[in-house]
Order: sequence, then C-alpha cells, then structure tokens
Amino acid sequence: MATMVTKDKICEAAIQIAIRDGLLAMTLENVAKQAGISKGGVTYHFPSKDELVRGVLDYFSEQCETMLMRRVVDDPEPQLRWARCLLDCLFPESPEAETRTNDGGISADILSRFFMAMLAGAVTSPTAMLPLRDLAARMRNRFMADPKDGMEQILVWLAIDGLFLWQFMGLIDNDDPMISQVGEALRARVRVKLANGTVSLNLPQDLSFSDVPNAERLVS
Amino acid sequence: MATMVTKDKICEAAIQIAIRDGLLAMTLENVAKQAGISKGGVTYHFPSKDELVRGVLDYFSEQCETMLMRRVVDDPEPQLRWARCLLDCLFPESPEAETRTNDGGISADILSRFFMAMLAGAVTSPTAMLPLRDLAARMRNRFMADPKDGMEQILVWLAIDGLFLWQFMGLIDNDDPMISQVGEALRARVRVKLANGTVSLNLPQDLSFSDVPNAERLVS
DNA sequence: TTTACTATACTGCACGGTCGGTTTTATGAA
DNA sequence: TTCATAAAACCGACCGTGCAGTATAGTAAA
Repeated sequence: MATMVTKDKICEAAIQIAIRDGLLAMTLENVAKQAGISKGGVTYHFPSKDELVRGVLDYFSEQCETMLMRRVVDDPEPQLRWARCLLDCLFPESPEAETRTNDGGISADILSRFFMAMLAGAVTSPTAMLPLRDLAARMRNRFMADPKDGMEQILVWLAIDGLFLWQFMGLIDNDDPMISQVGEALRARVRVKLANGTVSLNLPQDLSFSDVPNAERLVS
Repeated sequence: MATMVTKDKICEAAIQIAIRDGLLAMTLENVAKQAGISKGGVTYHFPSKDELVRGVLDYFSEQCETMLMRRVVDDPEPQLRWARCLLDCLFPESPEAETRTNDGGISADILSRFFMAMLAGAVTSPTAMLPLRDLAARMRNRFMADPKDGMEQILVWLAIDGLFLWQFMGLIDNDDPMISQVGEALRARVRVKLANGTVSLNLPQDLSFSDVPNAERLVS
C-alpha cells in the first residue's frame, strides 16, 4: 500500500495511454513503456490482453464503488441519496482531497478513468464487460430503490454518462461552460431540504452493511 | 434514388458490421464482403479508411438530422420541441413507417446506427469527428434556445445518449424493461399541454428556414 | 477506345502472443 | 553476517497474423 504494486502501475499506465493517445493506442508495448517496464513484464502479470483489460476494469470499478460507498454511508438523507453522492464524486468541493488514490498520488478524475476503462473494454473485449453487467444491474436496483425518486436518480446517472460520452467523442470542449451548467442543473435536482439539521455520521438505518460491498474498506 | 448507390451500400455495410461484430471488425475486407463488392471497390470510393469513416459519419448524420427536422417543422408547440421530437424519433408510434431509409428498405434504428458511426469515428479516427463538433454545438444552441426549458432539453438528450452508451457497453439488456421505463419518463417530461387544439402544419413562425439545414429535403 | 468501375495479388507494418534467458528478492542453514 | 538456493519478477527478441494501403489486371457499357 505504501508503494504501488506493479499490477496497479500497469493499470494506471493503460488508462493513461487510453486517455492521452486513444483507445487503440492501448497496446502492450505502449502500456509497458508508460509503466516503465518491459512488455514481458506486462504479460507476466496479465497473460493476455483480455486479462489486462479485465484487470483494468476491476481496478477502477473497485475504486469507484468504494469512493461512492464512502459518500453514501455518510449521507444522512435517503431521498435521492445515490444520485447526490454520484454528483458529489464528480464535482467534489475540495478536489485535491477527494480524488486521492490509495497510493497517495493525485488522480485527476477517478470516474472518468473508469469510464475510459469501460469503453476500452466494450471496444476491445466485450467478454471482459460481463461482470460489469451485474454490477450495473445492482447499482440500478439501488438507485431505483428510492421510494419516490428512483427514476429521477437513474436519469441523473444517464445524463452524467451522456456527458462523459460527449467529451469522449469530442462533441464538446473540456472547458465548455455547458459542462458545469449541466452539473449545476443536476445538482439542483438532487438537493433535498432536510427537515431537521441533524446529521448522522453513522450508517443510515435504511442501509444494511450486507448491501454494501467492500464495507470493511470503508472503515479507514 | 431508386437503386441504392454503391457508396451508400458501403456505408450501410460498414455500420452493419460494427453493430453485429463490433467496432474493430469494421475492416475494409469485412465491409466489402458485407456490401457484396470487393475490397478494391471500397477503396475506389473511399481512398482511405479515414475517409470511409468520414463518409459513414456524413451519411448517417444527414439522415438523422433530416429525420429530426422533419418532425420539428411539424411540431406546433415551441416549448420543449426539440427534446420531444428527438424522443419521437427514438420511439415512433409506427416503427415500420418511421425508420424507412431512402431506398425503401427498413432500417431498424437510424439513431442507433448514427450512434455506432460516431463511436467508430471517435475510436478509429478522431479527426473525422471534427465536423460533428460543430453540428453538435449548433444542436445544443437550438436546444438551449428554448426560453424556459433549454437545460431540460439538454438533459433529455444526454439521458438518451447515456442509454445508448449503456446498451453499447453491454451494461443493460436490449429488452430490459428499464429502457422503455426511461423512455416513458422522458416523454412525460417533454409533454406539454397545448392551450388550444390548433395544430400548425406549416413551419412554425419561431423557426426560420435558414436555421434548418437541408430544408429543401423536407419538402418530399 | 475510353470511361467507370471491379477483382486480386502483393507489401509493409503493428499488433498479440510466446519463450528462453536474466535480474531481483526471499529463505535458510552455517 | 555470509553464502547457497530457489522462487518470483522481469526482459526483449522472435513469430504468425491481420490490417491498411497500393499496384495492376480485368470487365462492361457508352
């Protein structure tokens, strides 16, 4: 944990290549060079490219789910909780504090990295996406579990993914003001006026630990 | 127009390959075989793969914009018009009548084909996406021009793209009931209660022809 | 014969995968 | 502490494949 293991370094390198040079530039040689090791080193940890993609997917999906869960268990208001926490992950108040990876380094944007990883998976090896199908289904159930605003939360999630897609496709500039406008519009929709000022710092009663994967990770 | 020109056949074949076998299967040989011609025939019409992608993009973007515009000029209600027409294109009342291509054949889903084309473009040749950047910006301006519901329309558009993305990534089954649920939820948001029952069949006054590209195509 | 195409063979290259070899690290007995 | 041994981690050259691109011969119509 203190020093980054090679496998993690490879995953970071892979996504960095994909973001900087495009999905198709994510070759074994490029990834190896970016990670500072040789191609043989990559194939030692990931016997095939399919498994590399799978590994990258695992690596970032876990980071994202942990990041989201950490917020969810701290949110005292059940209504629209998931969508609100998702937005908080996207637009954190103190960016440099929120986007720290477990090695202590700054990762500009965990969610967008996961997004790139998923795109890479969908394009290069659809079979690697199968586990994510279940994860997505579970997440949808959580979002929909909101008694009144289930679909509202889904729509927020969809809009965020749409925005990611626009950026990936180059349909919108990274610094286009509309991006923050959309963010603000979405935030306005998930804001809930709390009846009282009490803030629970424990796990809300309406969330069971059994419902939260990697719960032990959250007690850091 | 009576018989499909070879270039159009190639574009259709390319997107069919991409949908059926994945983006990476969209090779010149595969496209040629799917189109029923030889590889040389493809390179005759499209000297490079980049230009093939560009051609596919042009082909489908024009189809989509025409399809959308045809609805827009028939919609008498300016409020939320663009989002509503976009949704109508996605979920047409009579599917077999709406998704006809100009050759008379049935194309299952023009919008999703355009979506695949854009993904192919973004992945294989980002330069081919540059013209679409402007088209997207113009479209955003049109959506935002709505005096009160500009952002609302954008969010509908984003959610639709997010849904496309989920399907492409295999995050959701094509027949998952949530897809139609999302569609219904979005439709509910763009429904406007008309003050009177009048329906204008002409170009609404708040739309100028100069604002509508390929306007001459709409008088069919 | 010219024009407008089509078909096929070929070239160069970048990729994923393989594998024998090398370095680094861990272990354990003297 | 020192050395011997083995296991883990890593290296990089090599191979086969499939791709985009190119060159060129073939063909049917005007």
